Amino acid sequence: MHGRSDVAGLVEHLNDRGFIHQISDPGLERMLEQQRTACYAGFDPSDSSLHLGHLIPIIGLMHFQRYGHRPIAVIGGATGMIGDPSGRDRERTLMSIDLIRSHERSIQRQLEHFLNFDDTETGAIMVNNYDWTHPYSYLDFLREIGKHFSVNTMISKESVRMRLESRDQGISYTEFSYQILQAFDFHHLWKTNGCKVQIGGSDQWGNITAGIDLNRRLGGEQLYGITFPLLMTASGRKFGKSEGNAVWLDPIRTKPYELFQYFIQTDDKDVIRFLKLFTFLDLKEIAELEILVRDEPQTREAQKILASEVTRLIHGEAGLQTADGSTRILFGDEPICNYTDSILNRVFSDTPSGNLPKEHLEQDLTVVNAMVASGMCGSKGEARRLVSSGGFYINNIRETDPTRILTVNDLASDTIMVLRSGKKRYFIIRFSG
RNA sequence: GGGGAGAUACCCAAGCGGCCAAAGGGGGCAGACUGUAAAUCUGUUGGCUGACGCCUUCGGAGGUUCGAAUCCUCCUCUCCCCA
Repeated sequence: MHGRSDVAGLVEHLNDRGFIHQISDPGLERMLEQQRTACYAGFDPSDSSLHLGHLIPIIGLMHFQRYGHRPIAVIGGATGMIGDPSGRDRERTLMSIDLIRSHERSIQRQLEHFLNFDDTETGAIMVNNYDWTHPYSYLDFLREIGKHFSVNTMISKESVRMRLESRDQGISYTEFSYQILQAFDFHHLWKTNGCKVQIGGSDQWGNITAGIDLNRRLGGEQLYGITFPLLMTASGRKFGKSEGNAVWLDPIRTKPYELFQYFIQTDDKDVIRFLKLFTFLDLKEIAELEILVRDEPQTREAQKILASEVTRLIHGEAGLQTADGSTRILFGDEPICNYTDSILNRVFSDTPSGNLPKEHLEQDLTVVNAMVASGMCGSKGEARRLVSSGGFYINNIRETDPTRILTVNDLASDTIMVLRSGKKRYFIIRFSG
């Protein structure tokens, strides 16, 4: 616990750090200063891992906890069975129940380590909306909850309207009903945990306000919502994508090293904004870094701190150490030689690789053949082009002769050869005896 | 149901009998410059080959021709207009 409940101004704090896109009601600020409440964010089990996009609501919850409120992480076991139409231009395919349940377990494990689940008043709790949605019968739900929703309002929500206007996609009754379920969650959490705040991405606005309205109709208190801005990078790409793929929190799917790299490559124009969002550094410290970015951008101090902080937050100190160690080998500019297999295996554990019998090194393995065998190049022509353009390296030493015969002297360790294309695309070949 | 337009490589898009492995742009991959940045400039972007060259590719199946992405027939799909 970081006892910060004495510090007023959570909303102001969040706003200064760039978390706030919309607030449902200006009264939120005063309410949060006058009472302890709970704040929830929902996480859909649509995949077996959370990704960087989920980090914003997670850190949002952490800020609430630091300011003396109880964070509630809601696993969308029920809503995940239905499919949120928000931000989707087409109907989703329903996932099997088994798959949803298994996703729930894995994202639950991921969420556990970001929040304190102690027994205090600000201890986080994790719940699954399946638990309170599932017992309802269809008829009871329609009578007790559905009656409070006007279809006229429901079809005016952005997520639904977009799909109604799209001629060929449309929207199923199932997805249309989604907002009712999420609204019911908010009401339920208010009733059972006194939760008065929901946070989420900007696409969640309609769902959040649906919950606020429902609670009012059922005679409950005034509830509040905050949405976060949609994060874009300065170059106009969606934040959290690397080569089109999501950057995952799961260390198997995205290695700590790759996560570290993702952030170290942050654009100067983005790095300060991201430091505010993804780290807990004081704004004062961040302001100093901002000056450094302006005066000495080449040191990339801000990027290094951002990458370290986020890697530590997600993968812990040990994860940061391996990421940092790998970075030194990969970007140290030294030839890679005289290493042990075990060190290189760790550094390159997620690197695409190929296997070859060790005898090939005694025969006629050419540079070009090695490039194709490792999977680095799809054809010999492509391999030759790469070498002649000067973008190919073996063990970090530029290789210029595509026909050279490789020998054991070209190994970086007992059995591993490290190939590199351009500045940072690595491939390795393991030579098995 | 009637009428029209179209389907080309990762994407968009030119080509409309041989000079087409197919213009141009985007994207990708490299190089230079840099800070593992941005911008810019350069090269490259079907396969095999050291190279001549050969092989596969222009929605699908046939056909005409010495020769077809280009012409003909049928089929499949997409879009637009009118009912």
